[in-house]
Order: sequence, then structure tokens, then C-alpha cells
Amino acid sequence: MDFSRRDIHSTEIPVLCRSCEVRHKGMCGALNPDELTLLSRHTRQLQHSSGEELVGESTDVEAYDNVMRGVVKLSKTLEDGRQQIVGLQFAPDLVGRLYATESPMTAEAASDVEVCRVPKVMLERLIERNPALRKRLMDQALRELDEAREWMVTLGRKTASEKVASLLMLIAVHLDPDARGDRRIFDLPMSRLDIADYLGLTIETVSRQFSRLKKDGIISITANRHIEVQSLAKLQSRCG
Amino acid sequence: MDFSRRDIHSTEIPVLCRSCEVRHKGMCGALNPDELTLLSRHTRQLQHSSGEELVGESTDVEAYDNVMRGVVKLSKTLEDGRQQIVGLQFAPDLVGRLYATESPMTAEAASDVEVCRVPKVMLERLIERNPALRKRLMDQALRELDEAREWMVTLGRKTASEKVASLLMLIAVHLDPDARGDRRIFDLPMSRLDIADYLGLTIETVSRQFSRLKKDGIISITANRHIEVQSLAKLQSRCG
DNA sequence: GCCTTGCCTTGATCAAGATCAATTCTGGGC
DNA sequence: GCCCAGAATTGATCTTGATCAAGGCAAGGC
Repeated sequence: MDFSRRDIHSTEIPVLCRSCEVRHKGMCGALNPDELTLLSRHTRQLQHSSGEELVGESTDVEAYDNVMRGVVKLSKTLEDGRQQIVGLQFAPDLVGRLYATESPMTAEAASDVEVCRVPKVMLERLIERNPALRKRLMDQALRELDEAREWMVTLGRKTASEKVASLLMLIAVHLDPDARGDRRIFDLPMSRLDIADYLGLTIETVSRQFSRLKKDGIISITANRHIEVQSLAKLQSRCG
Repeated sequence: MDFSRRDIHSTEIPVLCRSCEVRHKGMCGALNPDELTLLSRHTRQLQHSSGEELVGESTDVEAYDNVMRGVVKLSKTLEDGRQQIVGLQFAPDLVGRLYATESPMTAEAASDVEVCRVPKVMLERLIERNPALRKRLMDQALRELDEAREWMVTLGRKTASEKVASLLMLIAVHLDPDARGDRRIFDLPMSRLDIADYLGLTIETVSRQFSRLKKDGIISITANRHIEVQSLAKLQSRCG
């Protein structure tokens, strides 16, 4: 698995949401600060497990959401309730299916989240006359495709213990990218249920695998969510 | 799962590969016949399980392959040999990672395949000045992303029997799209091993599930590959 | 025709992970 | 500090699908 840091400008730059007059610490992703300032129309704070949806099937608004802070989960549900998380979006990703008014998917806050809402037509009009933006959006789509396919290997061919190790690696890379050496410290941005739904496991199995990683001295956990990875190399070696 | 026929012009149109002077029955996909005639430089016939790779990591050629006939499998392999097929490409898909000279993936013929090879730089130059082509390629990327995420649900949350039913539905839709009524007849474009690698199962489990579908009168199989679906509705009801 | 080879099927057994059922931990309200 | 509700852990048991092993079947070579 390729856990290298994605190519974004991680220095935070102020972004002013014109309509709400909220000043964010934004990051350069698909939309740069200027474009975001130009387009953003509404800023929302969403709380973890509020049940509120972002751009998604049921909230079929004509908009995209640019993630400013926190983690958004994209999930799909079978008729009998079985759920699978099919993607995580970190700042500064743009959430929402380009060129489609609905998508058979739900976007919800996995952690506490702040998003800037961008009207669909405005963005799509801007895409037409801005080749750089177009390229960045194409790159986000292709990167998400690569990530989805990489995760298919995890879902289809890895053991429970490899799955959990892979998730910890993924999050360590996204949430503590500047750490030095072999240790990483971060807070899990999601519940055990979310983790299970992302890995195609049950919460009990996830919990047992965490306990095993603790027992083996690879991680320590406090307050359920706070993770200290003692050795990233050892964790990597468990990713299959 | 959405098994609706993808939006392509399925009428076949002649395409002339200029360099090889081969005339194909092409279909309109990401590249239309004019663009393909303009760009194609070499036509290759690949045989099922020849081991030959299309555009991929090891054959790091500066080209894309446009599938004219047959089915191409995209797969990833873990160090210990566990394999996962992460996508199937049917005619007239374009195979190859846009804007990247290598991708951690292998593309091989799943069935007997005919492809038109297109030089990377030529296509990327054409993209710059052809908005319609650009949009079609963006749409293929977004569609592949949707399909990958849909398959993640299959891999992570469905039972073996639902997985096999889902694969049969997928192939029925692609390879016998014009069939009327509730019956479908087609040849499986891949081996049991490929099926297992696409579904995250073993060949034995796949075989048992086929046997069960036969016993329940939902499908009949002759010569290993030839499938007759007696009731698409019943098959659908087993997809989870 | 017979043998070989590769692919598929079937059966017996095993183990990883699911399920069911208690506890225990954590955080929030008072 | 104490209580409560939701979340996480742990244990006991069961099920699904993997593994190991044997045999069937069809195509190609001689």
C-alpha cells in the first residue's frame, strides 16, 4: 500500500467565506483559496454522529462541500442495513459527485467537521474557463479511484489484523504527517463502528485486533480514540 | 447495485488503425472512431491467460490501450501472492492511468482481447484542445470510481453467494445487453480463478456457489464458461 | 485411442471472524 | 462525587468460507 503523503500544499492559508463572513484556515486542494473565496456560499459545522448528511442522495442539493476541517465518510447501505464506508475525505477534499445531481451514496461527518458549501453550477461554470482547476479536479478523481482500488485489495484479500493495521497507517499518514521518526500520535477521527464499516468487519473483531496491537506493544490507546503508534515500521509490516 | 447499461453508443462503427491498416468494429466510448483512427498506432491481439500485460507497471510504455473486443482485468498483488482484481474493462474502455507514467496495477487480457494502442503524449495533447474528449475521459474516470465503490460494498459486506450473483448480474448486463425478458445467455469472459480474485473468494467457494445456483434452477452451465440465466429477477434477488 | 494437462467440482476438516451475551470503560449531567 | 447512557472490550459459541485432498471432465499431443 502506498501511504505516501498526497501532493497538497499543507500550509494553511486564510479563506474568507463571502456569504457567511467566516474566515477559515483553508488548505490548497482541488480548490485554491481564491477560488474558494469566490465560490463559497455557506459554512456549516457538522458534529460527529449528528446524523446530518452532507451532499448526498437524500439531501439532493445542487452543491458540493469543500472539507475545511475534520473527516467526512462516504458510505453505501444494502437494503437490509449492512453498511460499507467506501471512502474517507480529509481536508481539503471536495465532496460531491461532479456532473451528477445525485449519487447512490451518503456523505456524513465522521468527526466534527467544517465545510464550505459551493453551488454546483458556479463551480461547473468556473471549470469551463479554468484549465488549472479542471486539472486539479481530474487529479482528485483519479487519486480517489487509485485509493478505492487500493482499498479493494484490503477488503478482498487482507486478514482482519492486516485490515486494522492498514487503516491505522492510512490515518497516521493523513493526520500526523509531519511527525518525525518511527512514532506517530493522533486521535482516531471515527468510532469503532465506522472503522468496522470501512474494513468490512464487526466492531468486536476491530476491538480484538486493537487489543492485540496493544499487547504486542505496537500501539497504545487512551480514551478510546487517542492512539500512539510506537513503531510505524512494525505497523507497516502488519499491513500485508 | 445499479446494473443499468452504461451510456455508450453500442452500435459498432468501423475504425481504421492507420499504422497497422487494420479495420475494427469500434464502439464509441471515451474515444470516438475519428479520434481513434487519428491516434491509434498499433493493434494487438492478446490471448486469454497468455500472461502478456497491457499498459501496466512492468510494461511501462508511454501508451494507453483502447479495448476493441474482449475483457481486460486490472489487478493488484500483495507481496505474498494474494491477488485482487480491482476492475474489469469492457470495449470500448480506455485502459491506462491518465497523467501517470506508471501505476501500481497490472492490466491483462481476461478473455481473448483486441486493443488499439494510443501514444500517451498524443492523446494528452489532443485532450488539451478537445473539450468533448476531455469530458468523456472525465466521465470514464468518474464512472470507474462509482463502479469501484459499488464493488467495495460487494467485497466488504456481501456473502459468498451474493458476491457470485452480483458478478453474474454485472457480466449479464455487459455482455448480453440487448436480451429481452428475464433470460440471459452469455459466455463467462474469465476463469474461476479470475472470478475468485475479483470477488475476494477461493475457486472452491466460487464453484460451490455456481453449483447451488444450478441446483436452485437459476442458472445452467455448459462447458464451464457458457451460462444461461433462467431468471434474471431471481438472480437479482440474490445480490443482497 | 490413450495419456497428459489444466481446469473445475466435490468432500472432509479447520480456523477466522461473526454472533450472542455479559462486563467494563468513558464522558456528560447533576 | 455519583449516576447514567452510549461505546468499547471480553468471553463463549457458532457459522462461513478457507484449506487440504481426491476425483471428474474436456482438449490437445502422440
